[in-house]
Amino acid sequence: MARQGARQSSGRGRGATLTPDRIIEVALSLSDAEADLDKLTVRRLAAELGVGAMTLYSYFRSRDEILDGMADHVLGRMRLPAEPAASPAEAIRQVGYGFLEMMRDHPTVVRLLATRITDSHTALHGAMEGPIGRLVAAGVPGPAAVRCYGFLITYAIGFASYQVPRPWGHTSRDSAETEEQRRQRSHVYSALPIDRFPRLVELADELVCLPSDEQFAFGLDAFVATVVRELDAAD
Amino acid sequence: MARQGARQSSGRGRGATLTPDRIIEVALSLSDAEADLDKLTVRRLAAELGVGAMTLYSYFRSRDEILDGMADHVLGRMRLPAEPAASPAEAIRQVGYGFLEMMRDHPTVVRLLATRITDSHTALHGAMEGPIGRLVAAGVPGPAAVRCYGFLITYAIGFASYQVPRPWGHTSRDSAETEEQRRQRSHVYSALPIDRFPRLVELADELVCLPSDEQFAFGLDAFVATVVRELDAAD
DNA sequence: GGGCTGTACCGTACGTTGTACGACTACAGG
DNA sequence: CCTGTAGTCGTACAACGTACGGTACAGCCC
Repeated sequence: MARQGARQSSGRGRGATLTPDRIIEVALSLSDAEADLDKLTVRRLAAELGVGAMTLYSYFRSRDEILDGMADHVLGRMRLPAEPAASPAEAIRQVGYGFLEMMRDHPTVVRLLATRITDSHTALHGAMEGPIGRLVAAGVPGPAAVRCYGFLITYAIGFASYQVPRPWGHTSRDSAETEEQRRQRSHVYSALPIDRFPRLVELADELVCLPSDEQFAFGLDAFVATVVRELDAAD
Repeated sequence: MARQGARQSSGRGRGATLTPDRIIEVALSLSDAEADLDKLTVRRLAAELGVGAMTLYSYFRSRDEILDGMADHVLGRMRLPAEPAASPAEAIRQVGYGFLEMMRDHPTVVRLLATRITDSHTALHGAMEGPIGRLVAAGVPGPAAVRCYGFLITYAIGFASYQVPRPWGHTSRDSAETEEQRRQRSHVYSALPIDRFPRLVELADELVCLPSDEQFAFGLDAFVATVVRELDAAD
């Protein structure tokens, strides 16, 4: 059945050829741009591709299948540094930052990864075989590699998706924050009633930098330290 | 405008009195039962409450505001063990498992926590002041407490929401798994083509228990060990 | 040429969603 | 009786996912 093979630019002669891959790619760029998965409607996606809404249904059975395709696409393309890791510690860090980077590149699919299940070999290869293989190659024993893998993807997903309950509204994750904004945010905590919120008021300045890159490194480093120590102890 | 005060059982004499709190509670139980936030429609919620759909809009401005209310409700009611922690290590574990339990009790709101921002004092108090206070009370210095807090909520969210990309379909998080199902799941990995998936095939048995409670403990313990060691070193 | 078949595409329509608007009902105070 | 006022809802509309049946054209055969 093969849905359709290469259709080299025949068709109605509209813009670029329509293929499942192109649909997925446009869907990804559209939803990443909107930063909201719900705004990726079938009609809007079709319009972006220059076709009618129903046309997409000859490539995917449902909107849900398109979302699955997006998750597979992202997972399948996860990248790790070209040079292999010289030590378990370095390998763990490579994988951790690999996940984080993947989710930063595609903020909206984080929700998909957290919800969806995939059975595609592409995804399994890119986001499981790859990272676990990297860990094992660096000298982490198999069972430990699996546990590390579980921790790393879990932590990265949580970090990428979570925004600490904070009272100043959404922050754009990409743009750098001005010193002024930072001061304002800390001000929100320090303005809380001190009798009910003694710690938040006291620690307002610390709380400001909660979802930062150093925060991710803090958790990752703490994890790495223990794992490495236990691996060494086992020798 | 205070929306409305106590309205003690006056009204049209229908079932229990309608209050914002009752609406939120029913919404929570409904969406937790369905295990799918999208199925919590305004009409269905209203029907469950025995009122017309539009009635809810005199208590909340929009469906989104109801969702916010659900997140606030859950965050505000986060519970920690009654007895204070005897050591930093115990405090960190208390907070970590506190978050995990909260999300297990309300599986569907995990998505809300990951997405929404709250400015309610209730939520801020239950899910920030409380945990951070517990850490500080156990002897964790303020700045370290904030960093630990960030790690713990992040990790718990990731763990609760993530399901490893795995090819056997959804698993119900609540019901215990039979030995048979376990074997079948491992079989899926071992049936992969070994040339492209050498590690997954080899480690199929380990991969089976990836999203388990021991897995959460693994990450948490590794984190605790390093933090405690560094606190001790600082003395 | 004319006609057939298959592929790509889409117009229309249906049911469901969130929600704006204005109307209805019940009771309180005069 | 009339008149607020507060709580409730019927109806309507736009936007959604998608089933169904149709249209347009390429390549083939005669």
